[in-house]
Amino acid sequence: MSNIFDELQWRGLVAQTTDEAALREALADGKLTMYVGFDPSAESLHIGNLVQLIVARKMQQAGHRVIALVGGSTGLIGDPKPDSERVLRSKEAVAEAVASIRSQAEALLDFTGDNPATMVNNLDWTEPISALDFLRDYGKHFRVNAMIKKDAVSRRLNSDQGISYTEFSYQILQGLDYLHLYRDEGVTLQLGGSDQWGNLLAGVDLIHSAEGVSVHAMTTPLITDASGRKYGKSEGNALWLNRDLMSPYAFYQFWINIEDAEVVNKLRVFTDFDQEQIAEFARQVEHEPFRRAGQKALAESVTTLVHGAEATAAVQAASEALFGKGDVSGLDPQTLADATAELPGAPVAPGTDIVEVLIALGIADSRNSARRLIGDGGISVNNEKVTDPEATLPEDAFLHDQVAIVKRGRKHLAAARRS
RNA sequence: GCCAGGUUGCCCGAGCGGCCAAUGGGAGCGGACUGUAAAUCCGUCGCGAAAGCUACCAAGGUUCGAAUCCUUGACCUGGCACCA
Repeated sequence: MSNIFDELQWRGLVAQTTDEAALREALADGKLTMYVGFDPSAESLHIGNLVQLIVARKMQQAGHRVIALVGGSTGLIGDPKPDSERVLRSKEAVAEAVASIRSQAEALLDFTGDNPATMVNNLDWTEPISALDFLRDYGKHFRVNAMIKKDAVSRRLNSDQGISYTEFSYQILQGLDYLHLYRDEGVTLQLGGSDQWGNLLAGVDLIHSAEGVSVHAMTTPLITDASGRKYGKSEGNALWLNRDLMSPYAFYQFWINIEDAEVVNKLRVFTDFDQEQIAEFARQVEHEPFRRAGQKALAESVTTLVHGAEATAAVQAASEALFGKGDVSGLDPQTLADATAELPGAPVAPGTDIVEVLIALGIADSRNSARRLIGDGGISVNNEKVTDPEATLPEDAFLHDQVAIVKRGRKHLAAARRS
């Protein structure tokens, strides 16, 4: 596929663009400089940001120049939500998030070589602007009439809560970034999530108004599961890129569990496999679904991208060992240690009540529910079903004297480490 | 500010003095089937082994007894008024 734009489109990575034909041409024509912004409101990037990073990555690989922007200043103000005003975050918290985002972006983009990506913080150019300059140099280009038409703003205006002047100004701040980067870095494309469309346009309009130039904006689609739900904190299925919030093991498990109906789409969006390879996976999913070749390739590829090859290999070995049909008690000490290293776990003393063990491991949240799970036949230790709720975890359950593998249901595992 | 209606477990939503830890649906969790898939069916779904305890926005009150009645407060929705 010759044109990067066509490839992105084929992969389902393009939601909206300002001028599709012009953008396709510009991308084919020569080296473009673009930027993607990341909001430091969360402690970590999540799957939605990952999609944007993947687009940026592909752009970089196609020879374009990529600037990753962290919203050090915009994060202090907050993008207006349709329903309620945000709580202002402390400067320290924002600074911390900035650092964390930076390290995560570094895993996907190449910051070295002859076409290095760069990282900027909008606080650097926003902070020095005085209130008067802000109003004179930027405010003049924004018409309130247009600003109040933005969906989130108008909904807030029509609500009892209203909207603060602070959040109302957000779009100016965000637009200002684009203008600054256009002037200083020659940026002519901004990437973002489809929910950011309005904010991207604010920048495009500002540049048009201030410089008389038409620049581009492009958004990536919202990623949802098969039933159309997005992955997010509120849905309880958030997918974090930071290993402290979601272990590489859990991350890998998420991808390996993708349902058949979705796996081909996910392969297109999240991996570098080309059309032929993906067609081959589609064939395998259809004819030999039980092999789960698509899921395995997807999990390996995405986990490597985010957590690196080493972590991925460890996690794969762990998954093989724990989900393979082999007897866990037959594992050699090293494999066992590697396999359980990634599992959530807790120290447990031999002879502890099994009910207590389940709670300590976070597998059950109350003694009642622990007993219930045992009664339902949902708990096993080292792949042997536990039937007696009064049982204790015996000395010999700790394989190689180290760890007992406790399972809830078929895929929820934890490690009881001997204390 | 005034008037009317509302606030029930993770979400939606019934209940309108005892039979209510509270109908039903969804989500979640477990089981069967399978492939660490989907769909389906079954079970479960406040804490406690149990006695019991804590719960129906909050605080008081009436009653032998309150999620259900009364008072006050907070918040939400609609109407009116103020500002205009």
